[in-house]
Order: sequence, then C-alpha cells, then structure tokens
Amino acid sequence: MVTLEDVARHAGVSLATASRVLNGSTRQVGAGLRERVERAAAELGYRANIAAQTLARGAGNVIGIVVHDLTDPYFAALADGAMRTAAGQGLLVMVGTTHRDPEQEIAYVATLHAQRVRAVLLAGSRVDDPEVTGRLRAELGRYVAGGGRVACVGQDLLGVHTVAPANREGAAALARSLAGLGHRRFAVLAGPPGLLTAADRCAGFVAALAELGLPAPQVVHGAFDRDGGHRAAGEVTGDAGRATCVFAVNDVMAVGALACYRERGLRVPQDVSVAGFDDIATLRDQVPALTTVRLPVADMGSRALELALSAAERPVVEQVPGEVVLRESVGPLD
Amino acid sequence: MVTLEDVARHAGVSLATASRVLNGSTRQVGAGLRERVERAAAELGYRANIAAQTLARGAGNVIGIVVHDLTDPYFAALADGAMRTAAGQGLLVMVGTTHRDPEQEIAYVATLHAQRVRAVLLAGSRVDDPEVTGRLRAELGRYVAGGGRVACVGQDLLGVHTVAPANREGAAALARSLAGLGHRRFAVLAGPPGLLTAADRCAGFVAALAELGLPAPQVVHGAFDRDGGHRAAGEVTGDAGRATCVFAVNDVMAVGALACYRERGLRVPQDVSVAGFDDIATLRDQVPALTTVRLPVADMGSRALELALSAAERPVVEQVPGEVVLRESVGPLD
DNA sequence: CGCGCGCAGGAAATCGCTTTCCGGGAGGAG
DNA sequence: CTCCTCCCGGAAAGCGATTTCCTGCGCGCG
Repeated sequence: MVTLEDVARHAGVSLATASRVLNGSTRQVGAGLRERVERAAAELGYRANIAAQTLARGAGNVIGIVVHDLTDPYFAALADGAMRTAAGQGLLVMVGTTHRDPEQEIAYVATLHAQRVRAVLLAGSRVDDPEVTGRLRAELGRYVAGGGRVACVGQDLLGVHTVAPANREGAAALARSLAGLGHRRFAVLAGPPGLLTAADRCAGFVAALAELGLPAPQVVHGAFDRDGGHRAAGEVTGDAGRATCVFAVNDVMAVGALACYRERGLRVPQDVSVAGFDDIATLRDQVPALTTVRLPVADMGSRALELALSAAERPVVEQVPGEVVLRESVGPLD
Repeated sequence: MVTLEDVARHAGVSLATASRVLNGSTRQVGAGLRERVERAAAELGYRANIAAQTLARGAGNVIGIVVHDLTDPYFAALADGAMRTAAGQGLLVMVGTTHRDPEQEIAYVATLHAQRVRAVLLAGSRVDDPEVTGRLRAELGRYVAGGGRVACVGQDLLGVHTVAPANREGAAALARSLAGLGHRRFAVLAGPPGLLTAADRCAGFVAALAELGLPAPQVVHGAFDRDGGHRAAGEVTGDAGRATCVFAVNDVMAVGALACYRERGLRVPQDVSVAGFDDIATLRDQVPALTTVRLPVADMGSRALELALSAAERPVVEQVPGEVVLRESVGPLD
C-alpha cells in the first residue's frame, strides 16, 4: 500500500509538503514542487488513508443512517433523500438495518459512535417501551457528549433534532375525508401494538371518528409490512364484513390488504374501500390506486440530515404535514 | 472524547492492558485487572476510536456497496442481501449510490479504497463503453493491488469475482414460453442502449425469436425505470398496436408499461400481454400479476459479498439462472 | 545599505490504538 | 534448591496522516 511518505520520497520533498499538496491545506506550495508531488502521487497510485486522516484531523467525513428495513420502500426513499444531501456535502454514508429490532438500533449507535461518524440519522418509528427508549437515549447522549450530531425521523422522544411527520393529524384528516364520502363503519389495520408510528396514526384516526360522532372502528393489529396488512385485512372481512372502509396505517400494509381482498373476490372500492398512509412512489401504480396521506419522504430524510449537520444547539423539532390524496381505492358510499 | 488512555489511567493499569481487555486480544488478562478496566470503561462511557484501530491494525471492518439507485427495489433487495451477510460477519456497510453515472462509480471505488474498506461490491449493470470500463478496471486494480477485495453483480467485464445473472438465457427462455402461448408479434422495451443488462436481455429475447423462426420484435429504447417503461410502451402501441406481447427488460419498466396501457384503456392481457424480468418482491402485488423471470436477487447480493470475502485468488464467475414465472399479465393468443 | 516581515519548505510532535518485546514472579521438573 | 518455563503486566515503537513550529530567504522600507 503506497503511503504519503512514499510519495514524498518519490517526489523528493518533505512529508509536510506532500500532505499540503494532496489534501487541501490553507498553506501555499510552490508550483514546481506542487507539480512534482502530484505527478509522484499519480505515478504511484496514491490513495490517502482516510483512517489516518480521520485520526489526525479528529473528524471524519462519514455519516450513519439507521433504518429498519431497506427493502421497505419507505425507508429506501428516506435513505435516498438523506444520501443525496450527504453526497452534496461530500459525505459518505454508512447504512445500518435493524430489521425492527430496537436492540440493534442501540448497537448501531454505539458502533457508529465508535466509527466517529459526523452524524447519525435514526429513521423509523420509536417503540412504546420506556426502558428501551431510555437506553437508546443514553447511548445517544454519550455520542453527543463526544461531539456527535444526531437527528431522527419520527416521534420526538429522544431529545434530538427531529423531523416529525404529522401522523395523528394526517390520519385524522383522512378519517374526515373518508367520512365525508359517507362511510360510517371503519376498520383500522393498526400495525403492531407498541410501534408508535402505527399507534399515532391509529389514534388520530379513531379520535377524528369520535369527534364526528361515528362508531369506533374495529382495530386489528398486525405486522407493519405487506404480509401484516394481508393477514389483518383477512381478520376484518372474516368478521362479517361490517366495515365499508379499511384504513391501513401504512401503504405497504394497504397493498397487502388489497391483495387479500382480491384473492377473496371482494371488489375495491365497490365492496370495501381501502386507504393507506405515506404515498410511497413505488406503489403508485397499484390497482386500484391507493388513497393515502402523502408524506414527502425523501425530503424528510434530506431535512433530517440537514438538521443533524446544522449548528443549532437546542434540538429542533420540525413538523411535517401530510396531505390526503384521494384515489380509486376508496369510493363514496351509496 | 474519552480515550483508551483515560480508561487505563482511571483503572490504574497500562495502556496495553486496557487495550487487551477492551478489544479482543489473544493475550490473557487477570480477572482482577480485567474487571477494573471494564468498570472504568463503563463509567467513562468509553467507545473505541475505530479510525485509530483501523490505522493500527491495518484493516477495518467496513465493506462498501455501490448501487445505482436505492429506491429501485432491485438494488434495495441486492443491498439488503449483502447487508445481511455483512452483519453476520460483524461488518459494517457503506452504501454509495451513483444514480447511473459511471463516473460516480469510479469515484466511489476510489473513495472506498481511501477508506480502506475490506471489500467493495459493485452492483448494477456495466455500460458498453470500453473507455469507462477501462478506467474502472484501473481503479479497481489499484485497490486490489493494495489488498482490497472486489466482487461485482452483473456482466463479467472487470476481471473480478462476479455473480452473473443469466440475462440472455433467461430472456430466451421467456421468449420461448411466450411463443408457446401463441404470440408471434413481439415488442421489447429495451432500456437505454449501452446498458449491458438491458442489451443482453434484449439480445437473448431477439435471438430466441429468430431461432423459432418468428419475425424480429420491435425494439423501443427508454430509461431503465418505471417512467422509461411507461414512455416506451406508449411508443409501441402508438405504432398501430401490432405487437400482441410486450417484453420489458425489467419489472420496474413493466410496471410502467402496465400503467401506460391502463391509462389508454387497453386490457392486459386480453389486448396486450406484458412480461418483465427480475421478479421483484415489492412488485408481486401488481394487477395483473407480472409474468417475469425470477432472479434470486437478495441471494445474489449475499453471494457476491461471500465471493469478495473469500480467499479465492483467481476471479470466480458464478452464473445465476433465471426462472420463467408465468402470471396473469400474459395470456394465450386465440 | 541594513532591518524586519512575509512566506515557502521541513523537522517533529501528535492523534488513539495495537502489538512486539522485555521483565519479573510463580510454579514445575530435575 | 536451582533452573527453566509460562504467564501476565508494562514500556515503547509503530500505523499514516496533519499541523505546529522553526528556519532560511527574498523583498520593501527607512
């Protein structure tokens, strides 16, 4: 492996000069030497050792992103948004996937801390477990104490910069829209109990129905993914098909629900209406097109990174509103 | 920031002992000291500085993955597969996205080299440009010369370990299946000229048709994504709707094609059959369900990483067969 | 014509950790 | 009892950069 010293020797200059030429410095270097160093570096195929640079400089140019599951298009979009701004700032990205295990999330923070990454982005829902949240907060605290920067997308529970989607409000607005179409009996495919994103959306939906004086919806829990939606949807119709409209707390689950009804020969929206949440781009070509609540997912990732990198001392919490998008998967009730 | 020296002092032991206790070493440390060091580390909230470790050890525990676009479920699945095996080996992952710019790909290899990552995974199609490929090879060569390990998913053009999907053969098999259903006039939504994955699939398809004595299909180029498929599909039907079956060279394009036909009021498969390639899991709920060629995408990512990490001296090229999966998006021709 | 002053280049300390080498004490064999 | 081995602990030499100082040197100004 060719080192800076090799380059310096090859060029007949000192280590200091070679460093100044090859890795931006405030100091000037004469044109002659500069050229000799550059040629030497090229000839030898020199690549700076970033580990050494990071050590010497005391700061690296890597950021970390922790997501639940990269194959979930929600997280993929979030990560993509963050990675674009990262690239714009010349930062590299380390991605960790927890597969929804909170312990993994804590472990990743520790690892990224050890890597001395410039910032950590926590994407994905918090869970309803004070003990786990406490340990995560502690781990983050240690990182921040050492100069680390953190932002999170989701619930504002960690005392760090947060991009908080308006889950409650969005779900409530959706409920009102659906009620406006004449629906009275709802079901909610509510995701796992304990997952706050799911819980908030469910709660917002339920609360809005109550305000409208409508009966409480049937709430069915299930995994926060396609299969969870599929299974939960099955339980709803199994229950005598009372609900005329089903709200899945995210788009991926809604897709599972659509699949379930399709298999059972139920027509959407004629026999049952289905709505989701997120407005995932990859899912826009579903048939029937999903009614949902649009979240600017990529922007949220991008914004979170900006917050993390910003100089702001006090944690900033940024609300992101959702926008109800009515499409073919819901119909008016006759 | 707490350093190992702080811990050692706090525990009243030498640097060496602290190091041996906290970061696995072959050497034994007495139970008493060991405990003191561990407590000191915990009390101070010590996190090893990986940059320093990497420097001292001469090798890090990070690998790099370079993909075109994380929001493309194909690459998400590939990355996910690789990340699972990486996690299994205690490796961290740096992900870079090139957004299909080959220059970016080269730049990433250089950057990852500078990071001294243990291995680099190049996922995604090569392009048909010897000059660019040459420069990429050169960059990889430099990395490998310095002890780096490389694997690639796609065409075997780089002289490194390669997981090569059977694009030609898969497309040919698909063509035969479709012809078996009675189709005679085909169109191919062929992706950008110069993208080898697209070109290979197109070529395999065309060749198989020729072997069967069928007329050459209409070939329409377009971007390798959903919108590209949408646009290309439009050009086909615009052309008097001659083709009874349209082959999109990947699933994402096929989804675009389905959307295009839906908008135009063409029924799939009654009016036109559509087939894709890859069998992306996220897209399995499309209506009508996509006929496609299944590739074990996650396994391919995982396998590529294994190859990269393997001790094998000579580059290994592993063929991955595709399996034709007939679903509702194609119908028999009366 | 002499005297600072600014500036390019180099020597060396430093970053945090690993690991070799060395020394001392304990324990077993002769 | 002596000698030889082990074994554990510590001192110190790197790993590959950055960066602070320091040293000449050319130049403008009095």
